[in-house]
Amino acid sequence: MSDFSYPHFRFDLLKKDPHSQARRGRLSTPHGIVETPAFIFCGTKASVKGIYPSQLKAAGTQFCLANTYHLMLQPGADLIEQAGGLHAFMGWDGPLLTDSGGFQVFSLGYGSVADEIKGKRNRISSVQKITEEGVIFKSYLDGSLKMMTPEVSIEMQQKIGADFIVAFDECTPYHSSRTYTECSLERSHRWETRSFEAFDRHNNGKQAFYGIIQGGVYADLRERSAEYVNSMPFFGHAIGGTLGASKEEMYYVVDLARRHLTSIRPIHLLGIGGISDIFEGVALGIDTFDCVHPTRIARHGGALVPFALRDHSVREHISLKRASYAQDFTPIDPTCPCETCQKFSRAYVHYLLKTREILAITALTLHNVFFMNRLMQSIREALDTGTFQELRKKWAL
RNA sequence: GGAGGGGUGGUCGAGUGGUUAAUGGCAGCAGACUGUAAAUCUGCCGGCGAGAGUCUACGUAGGUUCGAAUCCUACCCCCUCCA
Repeated sequence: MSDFSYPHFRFDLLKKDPHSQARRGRLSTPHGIVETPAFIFCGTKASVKGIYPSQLKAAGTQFCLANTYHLMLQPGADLIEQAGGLHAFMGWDGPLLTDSGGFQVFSLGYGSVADEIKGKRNRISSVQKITEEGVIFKSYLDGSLKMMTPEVSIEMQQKIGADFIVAFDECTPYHSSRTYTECSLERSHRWETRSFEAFDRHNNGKQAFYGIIQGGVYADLRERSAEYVNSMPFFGHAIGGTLGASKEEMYYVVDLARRHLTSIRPIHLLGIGGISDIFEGVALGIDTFDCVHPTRIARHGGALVPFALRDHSVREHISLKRASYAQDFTPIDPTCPCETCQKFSRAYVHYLLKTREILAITALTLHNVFFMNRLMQSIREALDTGTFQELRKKWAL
């Protein structure tokens, strides 16, 4: 396996920031180039909610992601294969990644994962059983029992046909004991090995494989996991699992995980996308990020804005549902080239939100996509020109 | 002129003798959202008070009652139908 190669993929490191681990890179795929650091937009169910692929592209988006868990349940991997693959099915011809579904199987199961890593909603456990073979879980659509294994996840991801696919792993909750985390980590490694073997059996050369580093908040386990993934012929690595309970802990864990990973492969940080988190992540050497946050807060009435336009000491967005915007006829961000900022006032977007016009969702999603892409663009330019630290300070709280 | 229906907190609208400062929705305020079961969820929402509490409240004015937004009387508005 050590001589495994990805002839249609490349990752080139172009420049390194002398004052941090930040790096400027370029990811080449069969569906185009991704300049890194980059943000990957979540189109979990084969759609970035609320906007067209053409709008995504026009907003400067390089890369999107979908989720194996959702797609295998509906419409099914076979149907996507029949459609000619995910790119054709969803009308996005740029680079795509599918997540393995591991996170969903566990986060939708252990309410605690969802509670601790993500929101605080109580969910009914859907995980029925975890065995060496895989996970038996209950479909959220019809309650039927499903078996998710490394082989199933990879088979689905090969049928779905994204450029990048991800190994099936177990995502442990924050409060997992060290003993459980270690046990889970070893099992995840065995699952990742099986994932890779399944991938290798039907590899058509058009997909590149990401391995996930686990280990929770435990330094030695992160190191052990890094040694494992480094030893496997993965194209890139994704940092997964719990990242702690606070921002400080998250940066600590990311640093822990990152420092032991080989520097020649692209590193993805799963599920992180706050503005300050991106600056910290880039500084720690992360190449790509994905997160539902920009598009989700858009649907909840939030517009990401530059530091100077914030109306709240810590919040990275403004809430246009507030009545205080009812008569604000200025754009969300006068420097933003998106159609929302060019044509619509805050007052109009506020009105669209209050009347629950669906255009509000499109308008804010489009803006936030532009915002994230412009942010990443500015980070890349800063890395190119050696001014990353200055830019980082400009955005610091 | 006759018959009927109705006036409830910012608003719409429940309640029809006592756990009622008064269900709900909306608006308002605050918070959350980070590998998307999320165009979602949570809290507050008459005044004063940190709080126990207290004051003012269901068109207006009286009355019945231990007790009324709820029953009675008069009056003032609004709506529908008939002439």
